[in-house]
Amino acid sequence: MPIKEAVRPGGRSARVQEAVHQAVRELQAVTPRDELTVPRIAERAGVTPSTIYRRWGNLSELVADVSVERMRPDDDPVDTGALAGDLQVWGEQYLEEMTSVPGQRALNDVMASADGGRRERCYRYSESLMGTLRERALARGEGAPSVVQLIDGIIAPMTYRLLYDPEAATVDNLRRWIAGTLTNEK
Amino acid sequence: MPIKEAVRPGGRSARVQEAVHQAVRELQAVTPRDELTVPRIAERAGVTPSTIYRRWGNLSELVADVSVERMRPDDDPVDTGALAGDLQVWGEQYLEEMTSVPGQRALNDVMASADGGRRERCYRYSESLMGTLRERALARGEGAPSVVQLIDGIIAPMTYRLLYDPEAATVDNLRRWIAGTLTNEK
DNA sequence: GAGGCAAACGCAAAATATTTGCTTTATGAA
DNA sequence: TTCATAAAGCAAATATTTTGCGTTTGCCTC
Repeated sequence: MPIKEAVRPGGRSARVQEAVHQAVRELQAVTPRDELTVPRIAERAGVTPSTIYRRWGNLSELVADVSVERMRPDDDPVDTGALAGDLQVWGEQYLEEMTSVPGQRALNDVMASADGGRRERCYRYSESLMGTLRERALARGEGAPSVVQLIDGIIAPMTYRLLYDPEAATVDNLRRWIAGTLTNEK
Repeated sequence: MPIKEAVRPGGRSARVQEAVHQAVRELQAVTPRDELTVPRIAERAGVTPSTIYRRWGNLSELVADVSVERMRPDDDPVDTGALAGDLQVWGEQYLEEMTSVPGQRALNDVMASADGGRRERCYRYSESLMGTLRERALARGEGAPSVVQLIDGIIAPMTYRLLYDPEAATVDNLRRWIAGTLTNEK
């Protein structure tokens, strides 16, 4: 039942979580999706299957839990000196990651999770990133659209394409979305 | 393995498919999600579980198959006499349907499917709908954005909110997306 | 730093679900 | 009608998930 993060961060519990996550990552790298099973993960992690079932509930939730980490922006976005450039550079890297085979799988895994909180977390990442870039632009004296406008104008179409029509998740389209959003800035 | 539509549309095969779909719909209406199982569906449909496994592969694909039907636009969109109105009326109805509990579940089920074709199909629905409304507007002598612009400006942010932040999938925001998209029309 | 409480884990049996080989049925074409 | 074959049924073999219970281990209080 408890799908949430470790309530008890210390020692063993954390070790188990890390071992299981690690096992998932390793197996994902060498195993077709339909051979990725809870018992196999458990064995590799040196843990009982029941531990995994009690903690994560099922395979989908577990892999979603692992995949959502991939989505966390790793470090501070590069500063190109202009908002348009910052968005383009970040977006290109993000697109490259998410159109890759493992990236698409991670995206799928997160979407497959029944726990909506997982997706909301991705949303928060984007929101916070857009906030950062916007603040940076304002500090430079540039004008900048609101965070909501950035999300509607750039994140949303990009994500929509990644999910529904990956062929169209291209760098060129990204440029278009950025340009369209920045020219209407208020 | 064969996840695709019935290769043999006649008789028994079609009857089985319909019975199974029907059983899924009925059970979904009265059953918590984690009690919806393949054997139970099979029993209700008067079919062997192995039939379901062979035809759909697993539960996720089956429910995705059923849910994607919910998404098909049922009839011709109402004609309000102006593009903005057409979009607003259609969008409000769509939002209402997709923010409901069964609607959100259907959305989830489709997203959980490993078969990307299912999502692409939803995309085609939207594309075709936007095409219809656009043609209608042009025929009236109105200006209208391209289909791509309509998708990027309206469908994408709406879908993004439905998936990542349903609280923000509101009629007011819809109005904003429509207005923003139509004023930049070229 | 000694107890005590409860969360989390391990183990193994029981309950379910899934896969598979083989047989039977029924459709569409000759 | 007959034939060839895709799809369904059946049942045994596997694999998985769930569950009850005993044990370990953080964490908190005194």
